Order: sequence, then structure tokens, then C-alpha cells
Amino acid sequence: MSSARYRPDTPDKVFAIADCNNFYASCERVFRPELNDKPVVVLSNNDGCVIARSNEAKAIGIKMGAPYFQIERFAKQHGVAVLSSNYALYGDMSRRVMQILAGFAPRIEVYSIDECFFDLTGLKTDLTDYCLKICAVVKQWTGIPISIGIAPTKTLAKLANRLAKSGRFRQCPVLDWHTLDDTDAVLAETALNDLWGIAASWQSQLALLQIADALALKQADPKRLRQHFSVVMERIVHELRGLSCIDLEEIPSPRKQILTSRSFGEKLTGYDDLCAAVTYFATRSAEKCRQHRLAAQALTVFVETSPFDTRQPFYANSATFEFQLPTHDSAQLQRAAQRGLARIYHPGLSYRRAGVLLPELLPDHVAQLSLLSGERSNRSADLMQTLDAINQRYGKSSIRYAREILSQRWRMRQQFKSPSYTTNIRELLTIRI
DNA sequence: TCTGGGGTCCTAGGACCC
DNA sequence: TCTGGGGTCCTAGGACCC
Repeated sequence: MSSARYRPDTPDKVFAIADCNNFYASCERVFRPELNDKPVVVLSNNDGCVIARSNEAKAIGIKMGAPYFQIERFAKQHGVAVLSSNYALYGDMSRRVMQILAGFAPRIEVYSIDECFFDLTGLKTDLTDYCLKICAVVKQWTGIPISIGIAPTKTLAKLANRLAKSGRFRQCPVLDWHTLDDTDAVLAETALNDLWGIAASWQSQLALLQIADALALKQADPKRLRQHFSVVMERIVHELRGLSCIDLEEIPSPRKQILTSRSFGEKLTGYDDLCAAVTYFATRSAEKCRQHRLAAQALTVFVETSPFDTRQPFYANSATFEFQLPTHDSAQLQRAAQRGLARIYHPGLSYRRAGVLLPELLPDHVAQLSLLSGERSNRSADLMQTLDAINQRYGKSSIRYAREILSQRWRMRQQFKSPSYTTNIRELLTIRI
């Protein structure tokens, strides 16, 4: 029984989660203070749809996930600042925030680019005051506003964080679940899909069981829900009751797969254009592999046309190669991707997206133990090390394979991208006096 | 014209083995 | 006439997260 992971007899735990407010929009504002108090949205890769909004943008009704072309006019009318996503900037700002949090709590789990769980169990101080101090320091040192939720389980901490942001109880970026007078009343007013782990499709299935809000879910029979759904739902019920089933994961488990894919800036029909794209994806995947000290046992390459295109039938296909020996050699992965593409490419179609997936990974030291790894593999390792060192020193893609640059037509649209202020010396912020 | 990218976990069902 | 049962492994698909 997998619910053995919760231990009701352990002393009460205290989880906190810090969440950066409107993270991508906030990062942009740090370097563009004139955007404070103005509506700001950040677009997905390829400037496709809205993936982050400032409070002002939310207030005028711009929805998460809205396709940009649908809101373009509206955004112009309302003076919305529109930005392409700038992951170099967000990743670096995230690292800074996490570093500060690590100074305040001995055990932290970086959960996503803008969220971090940490353990406050046993801390003998006022938890709200302590977390307010954390918020103040993060804001002062990075410019990023954060909110913190505190509770006996991760699920409740996520909810507390949400409530802190909503300002429903007090205008304060910190909310400690333990300080609420009537937590059941709060749960009764909480929609199911506001809970961590419950999305729309489960919400409607729960409704069929007469479970319509978070309190009803808390009071439902966990065993019965497990039969209807899975152990995941059973855990949520326990967590709502204050029994911690989901532990802090301080050490991230090794990656199980690596995916590099993109929608293209324009629809592609030519084989060479696609080949340049998948070659680049294979190279990037190989780099990620080496960065994580992993090696791939297989590679899948896939292409697809647009599901929104009414003029041609939707086509999606993939091809997979198994390697005799696990590898993270760029050239080898490229060859596999190119051979796979040749198998699934159909002339005459307009492709909108492609990608390379490494679905089975091994630690690279295991891979190196192979009896067959001899001189050839040493040369490959030396070459890759050299490539990585050059690109590290002189910037991404300073040195690349020729096939990658045969065509640039697949490159994403990034019409509104801000500079990489913190990660590229040539793009430092300039201040004129 | 224009709709993201990168992950994880769980389950069911089939293949296979003894 | 009557055709087992339990275990493991793998995969595809569906759900979730940010």
C-alpha cells in the first residue's frame, strides 16, 4: 500500500512555500521600472500565447493562455507592455531568489522556476514574522516580490500561498494556515481546481460524486476515491486533513527524459529546413545530457503539422532509434535524428513543430563501463568536453555543427524579447544620466 | 497569417515466465 | 468435458504540474 508514505505518528510538520508573484512579468520589471503599475504580459515561445500577466493585466481581463493574435488589438488599446519570454533572464533571477531562500531554511526543495518549498518544522519563532522577513530580503536583494504560505502539508501550504496572494484575509504576503480561525469554512469556499493536483477534468468527475468543494473532498472517504481515481487523489484527501503524505524532496531525482522541441517561426515544408531544426534539437539534447551527466539509450524524433490548420489533414509521426551503447555524443545523436526524420518526412506538408526526445537515460559513468568503450569513446568525450568549454566561455552556439545552420527558417519569433541583462556581458543594462 | 515547452506519475493491459 | 495462477516487466495513454 503506497499510503505507507504518510506517518500520522510523526510530530507535526511545518511546510512553507515561497512563490514569486507573476514571476516573468516581475523579472522584466526589475530592469524596466517604468512598467511598474502598468499591465505587462509575457508570451510563450514563438510569441504564441500569454503565459504570465501582471496584476494589472489580470485586472483588465487578459486570460492565461490567450493566443496573442486574439488579444493583440486589445493589448494595444490598453497600453499593455508585451514581451517575448526571456528564459536566460528568468532562470538567472530564479537562481538568485533560491539562493537567498536557502539562507533562511536548512532544507529547501526548488519546485519550479518560481516556487520553492522549505521546511520550518521545529522553528521556535513567530513563523509569519520570520517569513515576512524573507519576503523583504528577497525583494530588496533581487527586486522580485514573493508570497509565502505555511501549513502542516504541502497541499495546504500551496493553498495558504494562494490565499496570501489573493489578500482575502489580510493584506500580507504571508499566510500561516495554523492562524486561521475556521479552516473548514475556508475549505468550503475553495473551488476544487484551486487545489494543487486537481484540474478541470477531475473537478467534473468529482462533481458526479457530489464532491463540489475542498471541504467535501476533505470529508470524503479516501479509499473510495482511490478506487475512482488513483492513489494521487487519496493522498490529496489526507493532505487536506493535515496528514503529510508528500515529503520535501531536497535532492532532485535524476532526469528520466530530455526533450527539446519548438514550434517554428513559420510553417516549414522543405526537408533541409526541418533537418537543420532537428539537428539543432539533437545538439541541445546532447548538451543537456552532458550537463546532467547522463547518456541516452535511445532517441525519438517527431514532427507534426498544425492541428488548427483546416487546409491539410493533421499529420504527426515519430521515429525511434536505440543505441547499441548509451551516448551523449552530439554527432551521434544528430545522425540518429536525421535518419529518423528521413523516415517520417512527407514532402508537400506544412510542418509547424518538431522535436527530439531522449526517453531512456542512464548515468554516464555507468555507460562508460562498457567493455566496448575504447579509444573511439575517449575521443568523443574529449571532443564534447572541448565543445562545451568553448561554448561556455564564448557563449551558447559559439561553435556548432554546419548542419544546424543550413537553415534558420525554423527559428522562433521573438519579436519583443528583452536583453539578457544578467547573463550576457554585451547586454548589460545601460544607464544614462 | 498567428494557438508553448518541458517535465512527472499512475494505471491498465499485454507479454512473458515459471 | 474440464485448459492455472501469480509475479514481473514494459508500454501507451491519460492525468497532473509549472
